[in-house]
Amino acid sequence: MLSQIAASEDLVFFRPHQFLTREHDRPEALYDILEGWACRHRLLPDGRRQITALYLPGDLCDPMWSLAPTCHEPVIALTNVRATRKSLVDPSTIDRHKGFSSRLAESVERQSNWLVSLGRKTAVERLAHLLLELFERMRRAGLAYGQQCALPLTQTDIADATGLTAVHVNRTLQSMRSKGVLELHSKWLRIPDLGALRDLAALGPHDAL
Amino acid sequence: MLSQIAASEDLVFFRPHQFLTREHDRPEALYDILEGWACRHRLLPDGRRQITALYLPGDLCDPMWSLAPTCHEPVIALTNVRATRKSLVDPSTIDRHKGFSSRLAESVERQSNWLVSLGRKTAVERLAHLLLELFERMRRAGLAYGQQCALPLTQTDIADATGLTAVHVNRTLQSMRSKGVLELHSKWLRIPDLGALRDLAALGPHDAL
DNA sequence: CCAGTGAGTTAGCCTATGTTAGCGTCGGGC
DNA sequence: GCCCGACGCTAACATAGGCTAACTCACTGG
Repeated sequence: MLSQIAASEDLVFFRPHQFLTREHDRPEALYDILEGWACRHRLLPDGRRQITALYLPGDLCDPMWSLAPTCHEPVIALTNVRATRKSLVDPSTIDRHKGFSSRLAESVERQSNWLVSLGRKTAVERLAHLLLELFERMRRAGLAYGQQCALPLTQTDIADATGLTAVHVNRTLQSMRSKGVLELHSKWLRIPDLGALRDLAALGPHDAL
Repeated sequence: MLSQIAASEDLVFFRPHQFLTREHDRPEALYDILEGWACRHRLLPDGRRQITALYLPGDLCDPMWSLAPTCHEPVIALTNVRATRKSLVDPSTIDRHKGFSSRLAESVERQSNWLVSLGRKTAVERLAHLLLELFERMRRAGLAYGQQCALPLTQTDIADATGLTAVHVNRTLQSMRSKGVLELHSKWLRIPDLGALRDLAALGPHDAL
C-alpha cells in the first residue's frame, strides 16, 4: 500500500518564513513533517495576525487540505523544515494513507479546543493549555525527554497563537516561571509539574491532551 | 441514491435546551435541520461557556461527526427544532450524501474564521462578522427577505458565540444600532448597508461571506 | 570590528472589556 | 390576576490585557 504512494514522494526543505503553501493555492500535496515546525495563520488587513494551526515533527500538513478545493490560509515554516511531499493528485492517496482520517479528526478537535481557549480563557490558562498541548504532541512524537522538550517558537509566535500580545506573553510567562510551574529558556521547555500546569489550563474534565 | 438512505430517515423534534447529542456519545446519526437553530458548545468547569458552532435551517449537524469516533462537545437546540435524522451506521451513507464533503469543508473553514475572530478582533468586529455570517447563511438557505432575516439568538447566546459578555454585547449592539449599521429587535435582524457592516467586520480581502 | 536585526525584558500608561447589581418588560403557568 | 423566570437594558466600578517605548543581549554579515 505505502509503496503505491512512495512513487509520488519527495524530500523537501524550507527555511523560516518560507511558504509551504500560499493562500488560494490549490492543494496538490501533503507534507509529512520530519523535522522542524510550521504554522498556518491569517493576517488581518491592519497587520494583526492569528496562528490557526501549528505543525510539529510527525504531523501531516495539512490534513484539512483533503477537504477543500483551495487553501484559505497560508502555511509557513517557523524553523528549518524537512518534510516529505505526498502528492494529492490521486485522490485515493488519502484513503490509503495510514491513519489519515484519525489525524484529520485530531486536527479538527484541536481547533475546537483553541476556539474555547481564545474565546473564554485568561492569559495564564491559554499559555498553560498551549504549552501542555505542544509538550504532549512532542511526547507522542517521541521528542520529549522526561518533562522537557524543544519549543522553537518565539514569544511573538506564542502571542499570535494565543491571541495575546508579545509583551503580555512575556509578563505572563515570567510570572508562571516565578511560580515554578514551568521553565522556558532558549527554545527549551521544561514542565516540573504536569498536574499543576493542567490545573492552570482550565481544561474540561474530559479534555484529552 | 437518495432513496437508498431514505429508509433510515426519521423526522425528529427538539425543544430549546434539549440535547441533540451529549458529550461522548458515539455519533450514530446526522441531523438535517429543517427548521430552528441549534449549537455546539463547551462549558468550562467554572461555568464559562463557548459556542463553537451554530446550526441553521438547511445545515447538516454535524458533518464533523463523520470524522471522529466520539463527539467531544454536546449539541443543543436553541429554539424549537425540526430535523430529519440520517443514520450513520452505514458509513457509505456519508459518501452518498449530496454535497456532504463541501459542507464539511465549509464547516471547517468557518471554524478557522471564528478562531481569527476570537483571537484578534474587537467586539464590534466580532459582532459584525457573526451577524454578517449568519445573515449570509440565512440568505443562502432562502430565509432572508431583502436585507432582513430571523435571528433567534438571545444576547447571551451571541456573547457565548463571540467570546464576549452579554453586557458588552448589549453595549456594542446599542452603539452599532445608533450608528445605523444594523437593526436587531425581537429576534429580527435588518442590515441597512451590507457594505458598511463588512467594513466593520475586518474581513480579509478574500474572505467569502 | 561594527552595524543591523531579532528576540527577550521591563516600565508606565491607557482602554476595552469584565463584573456586579439593579430595573422594567414580557409571556407562560396556575 | 398574579407570580415567576427569561430577557433586554443601564450604570458604576474594576481589571486584564493592550500599547508604546526603551534597553539589553545575542547573532549575523560585511
